[in-house]
Amino acid sequence: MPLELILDNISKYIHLTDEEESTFTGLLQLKQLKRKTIWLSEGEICKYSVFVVSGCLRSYTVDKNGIEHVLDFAPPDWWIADMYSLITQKPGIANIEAIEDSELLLLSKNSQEKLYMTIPKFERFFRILTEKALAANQQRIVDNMSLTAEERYNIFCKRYPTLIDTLPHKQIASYIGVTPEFFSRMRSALLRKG
Amino acid sequence: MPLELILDNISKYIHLTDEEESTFTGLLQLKQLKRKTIWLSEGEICKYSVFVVSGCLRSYTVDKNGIEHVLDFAPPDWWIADMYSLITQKPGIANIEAIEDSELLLLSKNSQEKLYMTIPKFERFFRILTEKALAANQQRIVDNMSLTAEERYNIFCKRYPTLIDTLPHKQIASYIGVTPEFFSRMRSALLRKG
DNA sequence: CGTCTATTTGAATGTACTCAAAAGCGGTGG
DNA sequence: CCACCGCTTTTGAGTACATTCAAATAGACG
Repeated sequence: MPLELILDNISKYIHLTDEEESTFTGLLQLKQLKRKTIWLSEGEICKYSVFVVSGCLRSYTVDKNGIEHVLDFAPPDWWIADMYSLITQKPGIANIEAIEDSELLLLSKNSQEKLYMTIPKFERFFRILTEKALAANQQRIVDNMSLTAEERYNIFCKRYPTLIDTLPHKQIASYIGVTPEFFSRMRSALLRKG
Repeated sequence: MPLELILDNISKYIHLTDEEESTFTGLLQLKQLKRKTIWLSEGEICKYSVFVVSGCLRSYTVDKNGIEHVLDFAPPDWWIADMYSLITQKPGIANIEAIEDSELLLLSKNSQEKLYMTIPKFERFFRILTEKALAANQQRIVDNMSLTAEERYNIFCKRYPTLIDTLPHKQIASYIGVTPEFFSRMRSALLRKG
């Protein structure tokens, strides 16, 4: 069932033969993570691409005032990593944490390189993931400069429809870039309208 | 002289033989751009990596209220492109414009692919450029969420030391994400201090 | 049940924006 | 060479969006 999910995810972008599928799945490691476990800390080198089977992870940074800023959430069927650190193999700026008990499939940097050698189609797959990350980042920069908190909240809801009800409001506030207090007021204003 | 500049730029990351250098330079096109000329418009497909020899370009988006947001400046010795569109060859969201009379060296997407075939070292070079773009975007998201306009201005000054005096304030304001009016007040407050 | 964290509410404040108008500055044509 | 035009920059006054700090309330979990 975990393997089914990841193979489905990949088949959206490339087609694999049965043999290629088993080569791929042979490189994966299954990993359980308890809620609140830190998977990657700021300053560490990111060694894995992580695919979320169940649960949910988040990546975030901590600013000089100790305030956390959520970069990304990863509900089931999403990939997560500190892309910069993963690509460069240099220390990264992000922390990654399980916000629920989670089940992950790990693909190490080494295995990923092997995959490129044996099944070049995977170059395409991971290139597409990188492109999507880059495009999302670009868009977010523009959104943060041109939209109100309310509009950014709407974008959040479209991007993570499954998370709206399960996630602590605090985390959503941190993602869209406002304080929990302001987020609370904003929501009650929205409810009064529609 | 233009070729010297771009070869120096590349030699920071990879070493080329004389023969490789001439293969590379043979793929470049020289291009003059008059001030205020649009080089790439939103919705177009980005077909070139652009290296700035002299002058200066900027990339920006226009939001739904018609307000421009500067994504990046490219003074001499910098590369510029709509990275997302260049990589995917899909329509992009950025505009790129010459803000001074400029002299460019163009490397078409096709030539870039050829380069990868004949001189694989260039894979490394352009991978590093992409990584830097990704890292810069990630950092900017965090900066926009956690820093004041004044702190973002300081970062701008470090990133583009040569542009502080030559660029219209308007453009700097747009890059750091404030109105020209607020930027003006901010600067006069800074002068009063030190 | 008690404790710890998340959420809400209130009041005061701050940061940045809008709109309007004046002043400065640079290029162009007469 | 200067006058004018258009664009940038500054200044002022009023306002909006979002924050801070404090305190009360509500939920979740052992």
